[in-house]
Amino acid sequence: MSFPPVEQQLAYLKKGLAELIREDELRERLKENRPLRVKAGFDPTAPDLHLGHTVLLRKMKHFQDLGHTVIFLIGDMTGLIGDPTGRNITRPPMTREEINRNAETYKEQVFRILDPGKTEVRFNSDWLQPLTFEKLIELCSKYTVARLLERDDFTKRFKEGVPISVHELLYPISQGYDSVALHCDVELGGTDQKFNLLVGRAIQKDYGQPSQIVATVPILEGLDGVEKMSKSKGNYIGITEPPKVMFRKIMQISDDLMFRYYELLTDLSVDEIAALRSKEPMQMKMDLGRRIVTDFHSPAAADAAVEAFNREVRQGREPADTETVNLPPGAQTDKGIRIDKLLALTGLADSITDATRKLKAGAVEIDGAIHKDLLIPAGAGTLVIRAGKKWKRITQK
RNA sequence: GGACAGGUGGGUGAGCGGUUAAAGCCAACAGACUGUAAAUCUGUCCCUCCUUGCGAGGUACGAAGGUUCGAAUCCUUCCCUGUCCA
Repeated sequence: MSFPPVEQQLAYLKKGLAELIREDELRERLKENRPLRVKAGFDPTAPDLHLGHTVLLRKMKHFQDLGHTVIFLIGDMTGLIGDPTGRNITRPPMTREEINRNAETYKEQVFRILDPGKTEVRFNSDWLQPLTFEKLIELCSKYTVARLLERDDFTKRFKEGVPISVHELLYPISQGYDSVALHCDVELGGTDQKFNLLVGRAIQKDYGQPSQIVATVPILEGLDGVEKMSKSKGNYIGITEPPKVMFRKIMQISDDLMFRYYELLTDLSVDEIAALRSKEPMQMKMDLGRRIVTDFHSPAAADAAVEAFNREVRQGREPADTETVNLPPGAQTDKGIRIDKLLALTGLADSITDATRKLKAGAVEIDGAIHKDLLIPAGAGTLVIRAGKKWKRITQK
């Protein structure tokens, strides 16, 4: 098997990394001229991947591009014991079926970026489940409480009196053990994973293995540009979202954030991105949107998304794919059509009350004219209705 | 086991017998502005009904009872969470 020259590989791999521990070790490993085993772990509870995850996935892909083996590790066991984020929600135990289903969903999404042929999908229950108590004690003896408490959030919580459960301490240890079980050369993760990744180095050493190289990628900010991208914060772009939605969300981000996204979500070089700063921001943002939609869908889908955006957002015209529905019987009275009910029944408003509010706010347009009255006379033909950003065509009999 | 503290609308978080459908903030939704945004400004932000009115009614402050003309606010029991001491 042949690989590109070591320095060339290094340069490719280093791009966009937040941190690499340690570079000289990676160089040595690459010189061995064999496929390196590169691990990244994922929680089994969140099968909906968003662009934040793809920063890491893209880096995994880079290793694959060079011929290395990527291990997509599903932390079904560590996921069960919960992640140490300070929440107190008791997680209902996941069944094997649920985990498998999530795993399938993962594969579906992940292989939009990764090469299935160069990816090992593994579950850490494979080796954590059969671990006897005796073995667990042995494992735990290899790390000290003091070192575990070095971790930032543990330190903080300890000082502030926020509880830390014992199993949370187990989390980094078991993650480190995963590296032992898989004989990892490299482990990838977000910068927030740095501590856990480093524990792996120590534990491997204790088991007589060479310590893995740790590479972290930056955490991607969400659409708000402040908090990290996460589904629960609602500031995310899911990689399975329709092209139109993806594109529109990209157009929503601030100009500053746009360059960050260019950096972390495209293969443009740092210099190329710097050159974009002098160009017209809106155009650059549209280009970014086009790139991202192309990555997860297709160039044709990207074109369509751009077109739809121009039409719907910039010109405020009706979408080309407006849904047509029949007039719901509940909206009809002997005096005419009740607009508030119509909006609620067709999903243009959350409730009748909400529909009334939208009417009063002047957010409702019927056949091209702002409409504030409650009733319109019944007639024949099709009504084109807009409530805020939503459109519907209503067919009357 | 003991001692405290606390559970309020999507999230925070005030209210601690009555102009309280419940302040403020955030999010969200509309509207204005704009180069898409951001920022800013304005309005809205439980549900239903209609005669669309600063309208009427119904739900709502962990749960269930109770006291009161009246309770998120007081009492009782229960459930849950956290801290401290053992």
